[in-house]
Amino acid sequence: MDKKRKTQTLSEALVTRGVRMTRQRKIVLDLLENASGHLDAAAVLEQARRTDPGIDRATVYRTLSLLKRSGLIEELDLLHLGGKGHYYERRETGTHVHIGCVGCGQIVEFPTRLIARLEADIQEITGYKVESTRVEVAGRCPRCAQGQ
Amino acid sequence: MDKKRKTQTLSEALVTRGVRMTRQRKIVLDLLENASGHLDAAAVLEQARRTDPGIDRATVYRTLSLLKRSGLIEELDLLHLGGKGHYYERRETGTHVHIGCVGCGQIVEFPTRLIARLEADIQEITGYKVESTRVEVAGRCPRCAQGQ
DNA sequence: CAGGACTTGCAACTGAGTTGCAAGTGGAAA
DNA sequence: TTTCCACTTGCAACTCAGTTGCAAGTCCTG
Repeated sequence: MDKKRKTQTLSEALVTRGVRMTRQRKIVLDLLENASGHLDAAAVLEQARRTDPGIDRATVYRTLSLLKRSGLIEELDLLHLGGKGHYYERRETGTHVHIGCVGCGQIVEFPTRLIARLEADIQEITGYKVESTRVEVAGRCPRCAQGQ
Repeated sequence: MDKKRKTQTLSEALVTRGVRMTRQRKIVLDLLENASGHLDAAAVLEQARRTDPGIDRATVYRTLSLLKRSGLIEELDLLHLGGKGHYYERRETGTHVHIGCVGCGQIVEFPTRLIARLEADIQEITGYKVESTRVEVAGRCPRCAQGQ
């Protein structure tokens, strides 16, 4: 339908919603846009400070919370394999699951159509209007499974 | 194969593993066994204190942590719809997903074979040995979806 | 380009969960 | 049955992610 929305940046998406674009927000949005891997709030803060050393913890948390409330990013805890904080990634519901290795802590993504199917099943059978789905799998990667 | 294991209580399972069974642990295990719905640590503490008012927060947390490490219970955050704590339930991996309504906060369970299939797919394609899977869905229940 | 609503940085706070330690206890061994 | 000690408990202090109130600063609409 709307092809634009898919390639819209986070900044664009927020401005469209009438959100004021500040220097600090731009920094956080840009780095989330280009992030490789899953960042927690501390990592976002650290990277943001490389661009603007004055940026505050509270601002980062407020920006993440704004994005979450706007449905633009997803909050994960990745089964607490790496501590008690949360991780963030651009929302792309129904497309992939996260697998964490309990041995080495590495996180990999696994794309699958089963999530979309699950969401359709839920909608059809329960009448719930699904907004987002989070799938987190704990296991042992081939290397860590080796040594039993 | 082993029919016994299915009907084993949490206490039995722990004793089998050589864990010392104290009065306090028994109380927590019994109430988790008979819990209806999903309990967070505070609720477990409160209910445990009805039996033994002297029981401490730390003991409850240590018992939950022991059960988690033993793979007997699952830790969920139910998408933080009800605060920042965690919820616990007996582990029954691959059988059902949790759906939380963003409107009224109610949590329902949805049994599905798709989880088992997903786990099989992951094992086959990635070589990961799956230990547990957590699926949490956010949506709107029919009633809350009504008023848009 | 002026004004006001919104945002920031700061610092103090919150609340879930953890930890060090002295006193208490389960249960194996005698 | 009694002994004994490694394990467990209660307590209190602590940690750490995340939040909040407020005064100063800033975006952007008119």
